[in-house]
Amino acid sequence: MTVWDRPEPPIRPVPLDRERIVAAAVALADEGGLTAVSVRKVAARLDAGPMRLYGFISTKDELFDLMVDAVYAEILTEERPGDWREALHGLAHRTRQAALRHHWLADLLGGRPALGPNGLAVTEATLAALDGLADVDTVMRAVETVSAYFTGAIRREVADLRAERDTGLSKTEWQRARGPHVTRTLATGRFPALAKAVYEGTHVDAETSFTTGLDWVLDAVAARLN
Amino acid sequence: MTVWDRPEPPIRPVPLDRERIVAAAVALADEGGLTAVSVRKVAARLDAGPMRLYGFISTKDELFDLMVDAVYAEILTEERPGDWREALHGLAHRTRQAALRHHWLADLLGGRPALGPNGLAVTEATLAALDGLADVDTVMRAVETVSAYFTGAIRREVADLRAERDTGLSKTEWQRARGPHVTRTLATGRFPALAKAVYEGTHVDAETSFTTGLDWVLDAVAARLN
DNA sequence: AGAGTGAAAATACAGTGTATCGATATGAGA
DNA sequence: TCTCATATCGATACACTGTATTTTCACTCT
Repeated sequence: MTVWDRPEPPIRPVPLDRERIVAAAVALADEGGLTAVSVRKVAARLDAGPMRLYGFISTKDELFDLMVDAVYAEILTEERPGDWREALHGLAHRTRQAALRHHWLADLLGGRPALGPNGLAVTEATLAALDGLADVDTVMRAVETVSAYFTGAIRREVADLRAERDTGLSKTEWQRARGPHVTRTLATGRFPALAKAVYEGTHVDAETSFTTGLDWVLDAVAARLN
Repeated sequence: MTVWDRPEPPIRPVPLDRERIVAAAVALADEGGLTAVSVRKVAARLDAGPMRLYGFISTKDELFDLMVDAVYAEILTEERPGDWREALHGLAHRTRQAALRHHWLADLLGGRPALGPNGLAVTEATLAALDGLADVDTVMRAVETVSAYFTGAIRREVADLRAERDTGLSKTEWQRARGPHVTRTLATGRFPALAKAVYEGTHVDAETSFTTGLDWVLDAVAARLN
């Protein structure tokens, strides 16, 4: 009974779980954006047939949900914040950093309720940091308001980054970054206030812009908590 | 030479322009969401071949840009606001109303820089309302911050509306609206702060929630302008 | 009347999400 | 150890997508 007589054992299909699937999907999205994530491509990366994935998810949107929740794991932090302000500040900045690592997150942020374990854990941690500082409703409103701010801000920032990237390697200057179109439009004189803002405004980098707005909002929250 | 001898005059193709195209696209999106907008379906609605549209747009994303700008026309207003606060308040609420009329707007808001004529006009009007109340940079920051807030808030509101709609006709109660999943998760006791918020919080309708957060942010802006 | 030109239509291609169904490997029971 | 039931995987299929390319054709100008 030589080796050649015995048949090779059948190639068992690659074992799969949601974690591996989501990791593959995230990798694809990081490389080529959300549009690069297709069921076929994710499956191919795992040496599996496309339909295999539908044992773990029942729709592509669910895959996106899993991806978002995976990123919430990055946003989650062990160390407990010193106070509520630090908690909200940290949450905002960690979310922003996550979005800068995973641009596609900007497309998904706020698009669906984050009900995954990590998403809920983040919400829990945030609410816990504000617990007792005001009645539940006020706390709720505070978290919602801050979250709304930074999702909106992150979305715009990533949108601008993409626009810059797409219009070639145009640097941070607004005027030429947006290509000739804005410049020409402004030259018409129909948008004086906008022109003034563009030409007289000093360019601030995205991070300070983000932080400035965030601090304003946090001040507003502070006024209601105390 | 009877009528039958003479050939029918050739059917001239339907005249087209961007306005008609965008109107058709908006109608489709209003009925079935953004995914219902396909080049073929838009064209079909105009009795034209799909490729016809590519004379007016060069990519589907551009069609979306046009759609967004069309909605900005709804957001634009003739009457000049009494003061800056009214201007920002009005902008936020008109944008929200537009998004409630066109849910798909939430998917697009903030996704790309709004460089269309109406988008620019809205920005212009907003900046004009704040002009002179502070240095250009502060004004810029104010508009950005408020815009970030309401885009984020609108996105979440529409996301919640959809989630409610999709989980059947479950009413406004959080707990059962989110289906058994959240209820079960909360029952585990791992999310005490969240549970407290859900069970002890009084349900506020979306509009007051929106307005409350907005007022906070506007207060924050006021503190920097004066 | 014929040639040239522009636009519209048809065709084509490579991809998409997902339903369905036949093959097959695995574990249970005899 | 053999057989059968069951669950799982892969292949196939379908309807549809955005867009490039090719073909057709009505009209204008010489």
